[in-house]
Amino acid sequence: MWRMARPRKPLLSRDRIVEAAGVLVDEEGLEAVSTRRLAAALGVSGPSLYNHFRTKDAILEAVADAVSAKVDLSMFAGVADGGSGGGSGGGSDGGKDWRGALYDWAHSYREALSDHPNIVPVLARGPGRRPAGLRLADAVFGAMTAAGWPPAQATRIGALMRYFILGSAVASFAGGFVDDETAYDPADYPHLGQAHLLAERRREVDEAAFETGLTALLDGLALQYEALRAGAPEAARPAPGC
Amino acid sequence: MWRMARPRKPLLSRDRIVEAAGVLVDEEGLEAVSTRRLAAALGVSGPSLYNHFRTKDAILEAVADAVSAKVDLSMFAGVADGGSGGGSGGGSDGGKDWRGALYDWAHSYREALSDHPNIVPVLARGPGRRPAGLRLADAVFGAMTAAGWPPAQATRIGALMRYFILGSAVASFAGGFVDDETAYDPADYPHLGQAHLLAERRREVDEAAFETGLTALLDGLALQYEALRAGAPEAARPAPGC
DNA sequence: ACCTGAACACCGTTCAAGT
DNA sequence: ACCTGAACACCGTTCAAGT
Repeated sequence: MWRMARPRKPLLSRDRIVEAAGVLVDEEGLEAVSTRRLAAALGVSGPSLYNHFRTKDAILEAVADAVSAKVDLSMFAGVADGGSGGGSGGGSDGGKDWRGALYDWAHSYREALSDHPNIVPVLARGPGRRPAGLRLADAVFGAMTAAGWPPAQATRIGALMRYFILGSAVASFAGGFVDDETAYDPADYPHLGQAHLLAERRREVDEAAFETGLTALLDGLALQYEALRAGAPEAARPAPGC
Repeated sequence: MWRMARPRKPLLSRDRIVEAAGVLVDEEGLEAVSTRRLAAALGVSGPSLYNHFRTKDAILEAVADAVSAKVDLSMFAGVADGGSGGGSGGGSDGGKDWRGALYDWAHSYREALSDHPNIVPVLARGPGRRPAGLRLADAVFGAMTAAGWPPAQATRIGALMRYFILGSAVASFAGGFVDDETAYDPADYPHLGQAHLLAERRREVDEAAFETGLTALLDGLALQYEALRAGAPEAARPAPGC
């Protein structure tokens, strides 16, 4: 026979599988990824994948980590103790400011996610053991503590930035409405008369909301940082628990 | 035969199905909901469900809407033009302040979601045509415009609050790490030495981060509101697009 | 080591058949 | 109108068999 059970050189590799899975996720969504469909795209039969990954979910985790790896973390290098106000150039003692780094990082993060929105639900499950996800968490925490935030606060900043950025990617506001003028009866929803228009301006609306929210978040954190510096640590720690 | 194809009184109703589906989602997660499993819990066969819902997804949407319906919206009644600072009592002209309403609403929203975390991915898809989801969006937008926010800004506030609240429910920070001391090698992740401890303090850590983030967000928005009131609308509209 | 087809225990959904 | 069992076209995963 022509078909061999095992060719001289492997047909598959982890990289080829992740690559093909990523394309499938981007083009047709998470639900479209079945082991049979993915294997077919790679020219092999379904069970072959299990020679390279333990489960289908491990493949999706790898796709998610590849997206995390695209997030720029270089802005955290050199963040040091210093002011949070002023420009994005540097702090008072030469270190880069935490606020500018957080701003740039948030944009890079959001851009990576909006290039691959369908994988975001997998990313949202947390870094777990995914290397790129962990590097990201490590970089944020390291930079915030270097900037003078107490460890407990640095953890919270990493968490709340994650909520906002992943939330903006997974819970699109504008895309959540339907593009149907008759869908939102003014008698039921007096203020939703224009809501059907949101669907077609999705990108624009969500980008503006992200920018407004990010600015508010950083402004608010800067206020807490100032209070911290002014020697009123309680004011900067409104929450219970360590 | 004893078994009839159709009993005198219907065995099923939309409400009974939604109720049972909600229990299944809460106890075993979204993936555990199959039409056969759900039907078995209700004492009927799988296809029976299709007499009451068009698809399985429509059932999950109904479960999600039931959770949305639990979010308190009463704090938006009576929000009017006025200051955003001060106490949570009222604005300068007798209307309740938008900031206090947003704060209370965010907590009520988060509480509803944390009671039913497994359904959040369905909620995150947006209100679509779900009545309770739409009432929620309507109430926020109506209250923010009543408080004096320009419509475009009111839309953004609804969106960014949604990002943050749904993000905190779907993208738990602490729960994203594994409870395994050996998982995070200090050589790879110099600042993640205590990360494995997050898993067991999940609730505490996520609650503190939510509180810190919400306060920062509202502080930042208050700054924008003040700038708006001071007659510098550009300062309050840092984002492009209407 | 790495791929195959067959098989197992599932899915969501349709549909003719019953009352 | 509302429930049933049978059927269709799928799933993820295991496994013995091939080279």
